[in-house]
Amino acid sequence: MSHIRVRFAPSPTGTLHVGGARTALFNWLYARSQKGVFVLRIEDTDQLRSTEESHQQILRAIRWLGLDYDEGPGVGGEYGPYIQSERKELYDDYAQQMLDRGLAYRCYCTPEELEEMRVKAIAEGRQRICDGRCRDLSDEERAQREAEGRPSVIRVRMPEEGSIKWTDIVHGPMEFEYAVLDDWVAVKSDGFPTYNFACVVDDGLMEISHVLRGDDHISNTPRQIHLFRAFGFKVPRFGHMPMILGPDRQRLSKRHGAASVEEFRDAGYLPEALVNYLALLGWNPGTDQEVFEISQLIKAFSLKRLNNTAAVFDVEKCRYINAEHMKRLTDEQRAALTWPFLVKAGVVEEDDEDAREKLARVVHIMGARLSFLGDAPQRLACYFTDDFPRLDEEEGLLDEEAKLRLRELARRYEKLESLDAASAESVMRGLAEELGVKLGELVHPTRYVLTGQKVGPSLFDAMEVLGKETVVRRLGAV
RNA sequence: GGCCCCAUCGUCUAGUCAGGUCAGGACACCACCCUUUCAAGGUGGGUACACGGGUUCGAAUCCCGUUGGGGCCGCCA
Repeated sequence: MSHIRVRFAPSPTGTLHVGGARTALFNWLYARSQKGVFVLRIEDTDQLRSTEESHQQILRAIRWLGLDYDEGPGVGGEYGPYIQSERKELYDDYAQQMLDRGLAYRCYCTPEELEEMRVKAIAEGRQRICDGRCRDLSDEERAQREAEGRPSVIRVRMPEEGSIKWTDIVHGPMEFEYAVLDDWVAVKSDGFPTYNFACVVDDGLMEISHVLRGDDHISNTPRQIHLFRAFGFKVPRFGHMPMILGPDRQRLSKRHGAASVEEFRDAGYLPEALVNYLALLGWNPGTDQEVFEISQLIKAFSLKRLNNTAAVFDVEKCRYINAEHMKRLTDEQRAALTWPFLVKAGVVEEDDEDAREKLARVVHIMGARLSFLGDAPQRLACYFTDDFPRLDEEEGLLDEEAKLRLRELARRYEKLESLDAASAESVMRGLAEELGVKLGELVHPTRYVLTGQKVGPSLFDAMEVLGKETVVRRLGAV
């Protein structure tokens, strides 16, 4: 084990979005590639918005992606607990320490006072909103406010001069003037720590060596570094990764369609494909390789190759990567993964063993055409039920002449001892020759009648899977 | 508004740190080949260094500015 310790620290206030998933992934890849430790920590200090449901959903999504964690909820570890709401005494201790050492102070300002300060600061073009008016209250003044029962927060006393610097793993040298950093709230009036405070206490105590997170945290970093130092913690290395955007170059959200990991799962993406695609957003291996097994990703991963440009999530490319991963599956795997989608769509019954066996054959003849599990119900229904979608309104394929031919074809197939791909083809070729038409004249109307589609596997393979009875019935009914 | 980040094909990106091969790859797109269709596969094609200055024999690459996009400015994280 190296001394590398990284963490993913989601807040259970919603589903795991692809941006968060990518952050988790890069932390995980770094840990795995460096033989380090990947910690999962739940940041539920927002009493109002955190929910157990969302907590579980995030865990589920992480598990689905295959990002196993070494320490965290459910698996334990030496640095627990890993849920912030269970670490309150720790924060209380550090808050008291700050108070005792004069690093922080109780502030009794009301929201109205704060709003006034904000307006004033903006009008004067100052960065610091809080003017620090509660910084040096005397014991009497403080006692009086307490006696009045006024709620208070604990604010961190920030220096007014100088600056905080760090070398960001993805952005290089960074510097913030203290003049733009005001006294910020570390403990809320409900007694719970704020993100910036809890985060430092936890990262410090958990001995996190590298903090890899989104770009949107850059401006939190100087405040956090200030505290790491004040507490005597080793300051971790920071790496701020670029955002993931929607096609309109706005932060990716539900507005852009699927944005949460579980939506991708339900839509029919393979977890390894989503992981692969996400890895390519903000990172590249420096070679032309784009399709990766997870193990290859771990091998190729390097923080040095993270880039710093926001990336637009491209659904087309994601689907391409998904198709590439589908190709690498065996027929058995494809069938097993497809089955639940067919069940859910009502195409087959859960306990229909015949259908299950048939699916193996269907999947086999589909081959690489089945590049997305989400397409399965619509495209495979014709093999399991007569009530299948006929999306292509290509009735033009079925003029009276064509129907006559198909009915003749049905008669000939009916006479067959059994129908397999070879006999299906020779019969059709024979009829085409007799009629003096091209094979395609028969193939296309037949495929449409049999499958409701203009595209699909080799028609003769499809007929073999469909079986003589079904083929004859559907062709005879035109 | 203040502070901060970013800028190569429509999209993801290589190339930028140590200036010098027709700016490379992939997705998407188009054409052709293969083929009973489609997908896959193969071949080929078009499309980019945001703009303006500067440094230099030479700039996508270094510097400055402009423009554009994004982030943060919460008792959210």
